[in-house]
Amino acid sequence: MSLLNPPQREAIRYLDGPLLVLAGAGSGKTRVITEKIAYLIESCGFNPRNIAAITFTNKAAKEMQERVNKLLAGKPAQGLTISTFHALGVRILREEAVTLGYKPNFSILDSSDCLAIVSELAGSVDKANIRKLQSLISNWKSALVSPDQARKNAQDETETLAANAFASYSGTLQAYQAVDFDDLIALPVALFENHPAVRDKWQNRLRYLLIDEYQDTNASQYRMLRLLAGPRAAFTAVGDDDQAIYGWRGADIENLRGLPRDYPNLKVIKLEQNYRSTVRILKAANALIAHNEKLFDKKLWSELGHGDPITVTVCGNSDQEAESVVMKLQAHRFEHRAAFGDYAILYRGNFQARALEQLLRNQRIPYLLSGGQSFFDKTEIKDLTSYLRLLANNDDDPAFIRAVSTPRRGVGASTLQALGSYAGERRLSLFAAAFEQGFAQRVPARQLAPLLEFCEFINRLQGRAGKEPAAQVMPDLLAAIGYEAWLFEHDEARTARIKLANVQDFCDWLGKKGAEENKTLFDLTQTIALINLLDKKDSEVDAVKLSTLHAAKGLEFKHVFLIGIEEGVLPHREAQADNRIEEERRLMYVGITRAQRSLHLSYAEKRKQGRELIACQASRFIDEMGREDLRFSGGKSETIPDKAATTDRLAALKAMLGKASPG
DNA sequence: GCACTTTATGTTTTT
DNA sequence: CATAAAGTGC
Repeated sequence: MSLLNPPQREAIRYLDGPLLVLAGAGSGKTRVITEKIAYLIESCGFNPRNIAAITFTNKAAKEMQERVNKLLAGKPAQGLTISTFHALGVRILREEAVTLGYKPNFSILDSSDCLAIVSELAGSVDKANIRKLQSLISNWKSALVSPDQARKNAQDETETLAANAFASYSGTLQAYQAVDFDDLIALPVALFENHPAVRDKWQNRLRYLLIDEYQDTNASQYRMLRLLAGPRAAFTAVGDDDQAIYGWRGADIENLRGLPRDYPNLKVIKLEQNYRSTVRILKAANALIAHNEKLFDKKLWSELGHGDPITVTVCGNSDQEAESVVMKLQAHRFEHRAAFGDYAILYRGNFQARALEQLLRNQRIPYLLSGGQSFFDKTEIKDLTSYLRLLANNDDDPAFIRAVSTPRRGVGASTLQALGSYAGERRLSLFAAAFEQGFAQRVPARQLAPLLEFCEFINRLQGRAGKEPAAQVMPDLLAAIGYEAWLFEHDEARTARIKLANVQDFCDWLGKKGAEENKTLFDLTQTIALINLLDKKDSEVDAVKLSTLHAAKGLEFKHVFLIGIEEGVLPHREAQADNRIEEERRLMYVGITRAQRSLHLSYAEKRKQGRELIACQASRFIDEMGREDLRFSGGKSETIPDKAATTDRLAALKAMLGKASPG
């Protein structure tokens, strides 16, 4: 590993007050954070449990943890916090739940759970607008706007409707003893503001804070940071305004601008040397981002040589684009004797991965898909987690409804409706209401019996879930509900087997995690909502990485393919209207700067949109990169082989590669 | 009233 | 292509 350059060293050593590090892409941002953690522990005598590093994704947290472990070889940093904002929020809330009127076993709802609640509350609103309501509510929460304030400030009908839904939504969550993702930040903020003693306790516990990707903080996260940092303001924030790509989620670049205002003694250090990419790639990235209005002036430079020209491939349609990318990748890999793991294919939307996946599978090219549907979003896993959630928190009505009806056990819509209205009148959870005499009088015995049987089953299991390890309870739970048989009854044998394997993976994960971290089933239930992928060390697997541009931030790859560089896709159609083009441009910038050695762009002249083919144009971003370093190929001038011919060529190429490089 | 089958429908990005 | 509402047998 190379030596630290002067600004990097300064950023690591500076401890006299709040510090902002403006770190361009590939300038060693993560390295500054990890080395600073090591410096604090080894040279400054900090206790690891007094240091917290905060990231935005679990992946980034994990990678940072690994790098810190390597730096502190031999001496594991006991109690060091490296987590996402949300995971830190959960930790605070679990400890302080009672002060806020929650029980420690509160449930965490994911966005689809919340969507279902909003849609129930706003019954008459049509489907397309429900999502708008949800995102309005979420934006208010992350801006720390109360339902009352939202109602007062509502600009139009939709906002009034959403503000009203917001009020009842908050009440509903409280009744369920549940929180959503935004609450994981907003509730600790409220806690710290209303209970100075609790705030002081946490300020004293987390004595030095390091924040990664600072440009992506929203108002509530910034407030949480300020409350945690307190008057001592011992923190290092690292960010790059050119990589702010979470505006749609409430991230506000004003937080970057506001930092010098809120902390007059703020020290600012810029990292401008890029250690990642070739000059050509960097030049294109700089040319592109120059079209945005700049907040801070930064000039990235590199000493890594010119490198290959950037290629731009024009394809007839999106299927041909996928084929061309896979073919080019194979040829490139052969020519450069590179490994599969040196390649990443990046795209704007998850749907673009489909065609690629199929092709890669056909070609037996190993690949890893990151982002997209989370493991814990799969129906079979959500079925099981609903049982776990209900075990941990009897008030979790959505979990109750899902668990009681999967598998079917003679409790149907009308019974649940009766239960729901009774529970509403008596202000009880569904679970508690089921045991009441008053409810028994309202429904016929043949409806009540299966319901009570289910509730008693949950009661019996609950005793065990608190005491026995997950690995012991889960198999019994599965057997008792007959889940395996139910899967094979409902799905084709092939899908049922896949689902069953996922269920098995899930149980193994619970067992492993429970044993490793000595956690009860209850503890594990709460972390599930926040975890995206099963633990797999991506870097250790020799496979092509498929990722959305958002999920690729913070990563780097030797060779990068950026696909779908079209008007309507990147920049996205929905982003054309407002001033959101700049964010799309930053997204493109993030994509370009992931590449170390080579960069390959492509776009299709026609793309399927819904049912029909739509004509597409090259993205404006291609021209903005400056044409002199781009090399174009394909397009109308070139004859495009039909699918069968392409497949033959792929087969021939594959045979050739097979002979050339066994294994 | 319950469970299962068909039909419509809809896609940005993530914690 | 996968999920979600409406429709049909029991």
